Amino acid sequence: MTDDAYDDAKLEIADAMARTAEMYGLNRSYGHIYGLLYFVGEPMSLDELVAESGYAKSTVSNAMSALEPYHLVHRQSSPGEGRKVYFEAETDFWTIMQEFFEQQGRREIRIMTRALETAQASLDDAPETDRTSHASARVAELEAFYDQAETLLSFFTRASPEVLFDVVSEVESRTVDDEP
Amino acid sequence: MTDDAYDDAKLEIADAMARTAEMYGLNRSYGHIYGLLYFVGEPMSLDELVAESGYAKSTVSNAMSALEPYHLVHRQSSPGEGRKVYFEAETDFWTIMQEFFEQQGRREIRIMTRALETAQASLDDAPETDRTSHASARVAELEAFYDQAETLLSFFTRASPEVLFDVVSEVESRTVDDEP
DNA sequence: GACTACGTTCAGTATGTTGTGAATCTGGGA
DNA sequence: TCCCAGATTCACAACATACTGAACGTAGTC
Repeated sequence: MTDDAYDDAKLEIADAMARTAEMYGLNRSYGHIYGLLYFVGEPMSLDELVAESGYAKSTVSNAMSALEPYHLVHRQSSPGEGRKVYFEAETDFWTIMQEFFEQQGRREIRIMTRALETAQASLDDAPETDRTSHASARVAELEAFYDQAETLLSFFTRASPEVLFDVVSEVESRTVDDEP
Repeated sequence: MTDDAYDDAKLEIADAMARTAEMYGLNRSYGHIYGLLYFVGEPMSLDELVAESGYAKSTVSNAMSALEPYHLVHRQSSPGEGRKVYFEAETDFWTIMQEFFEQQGRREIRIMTRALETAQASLDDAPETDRTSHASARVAELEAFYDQAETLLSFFTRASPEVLFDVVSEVESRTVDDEP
C-alpha cells in the first residue's frame, strides 16, 4: 500500500487536471501531464515525464510546448548536463488564471470590436430602413457591452488577489448592513 | 448596395460570434447561427434560420438545443400555429456571461475539490515520506486556492454589473490617491 | 570535426467531431 | 381517428485532432 496510495493520489490529481484542462480548451492529456508535474513538485526531464505518464516522447514534448505559452510550465536547463532540459510546474494559480483570462478576454474583445466597427461602417453606408436601424442598435449595444467588459477585465487581471478579497468582503458587509 | 451592406454587416457579426463561440468551447457554427439571430433581432422559426444560414435543418435544430441550456436562445411557441416554434436570441450579455462562468466555474471547483479530498485521503493512508508530505502540501495549496476561487466566483456571478463598476472605480481612485 | 545525447518535426493511423439527408416521431387540427 | 406540419433522431460521410515511432536536427563533449 505504500507506493500505491501515493500513486493513487497522483493519478487522482492528474485526472482532475486533465478534465479541467479540457474545460479551458486545452488538450486533455496535456492537463494530465501537467497534473503529474504539479503533484511531483520537482523538475522533471522529458524522459522522466515519459516514464511517469506513459505517453510517447513526442507527445510530452508537444505538451510542454503547448503549456509554456500559458506559463504553466517552466523550462530549466542546467549547465554541465548537455542539452537536457527540466520542466517545472508553475504553482501560482492566481497568476496563471489572470494570464489566461487576460489572453482569452483580449482576444475576444479584439475579434468583436473589429467586427462591430466594420459592421457599423456597412450599416452607415446602407440606406436607413427599419432593419438597418434595428441592427445598428444591436451593434451599439454590443459595443457598449465590450467597452464595459474591457474595463472589468483590466481590473480583474491586474488586481492582486488581496485587493480582490478586500473588495469582496467590503461589499459583502455593505450589503448586509443594507438589509432591514 | 442596399441589401448587400446589411448582409455584409450581418455576416461580419455572425463570423465574429462564430469565432467567439469557439473560444468558449461551443461549436463554431452554432455561434454563427446565434449571431444571425442576434443581429436580425426578431424571433425566427427553424425554417427561417435554415434559409438565413444555409445549414441543414438538423444542424439548426441541434444548434438550438445546444444554445438553450446557456440561455443564449429562447423558444417561443405561439398558439394557433401548430407545433411551430420561434427562437429569439438573448441579448443580455451580462447575464449570459455570469451564467456561463457560474456553470463552468462550479464544475471546475467540483471536479477539483472532489479529487483533492480523495487524494488527501490516500496520502493520509500512506506512510509519511518526503514525497508524501511534499504532495500533501501541494494538495493543501490547491484546496486553499479553490476555496478562495469559490468566494470570488460567487461574488462575480451574483453581483450586478453596477455594483462591479462601482467597486472598480472606487478601487481605481483609491490606488491613484496612494501614488506619491 | 565527429560522436552522442538529447529535443523536435513529420507522416501516418486511430479516434472524435461536425454537418447532412432520410427516417422517425409528435402535437394539433379536421 | 387520421392527417399534416413541423421538430427530432439517426447513420453516415467528410473533416479535424491526438498520439505514435521513426527520421531528423543540433548543442555539447571528446
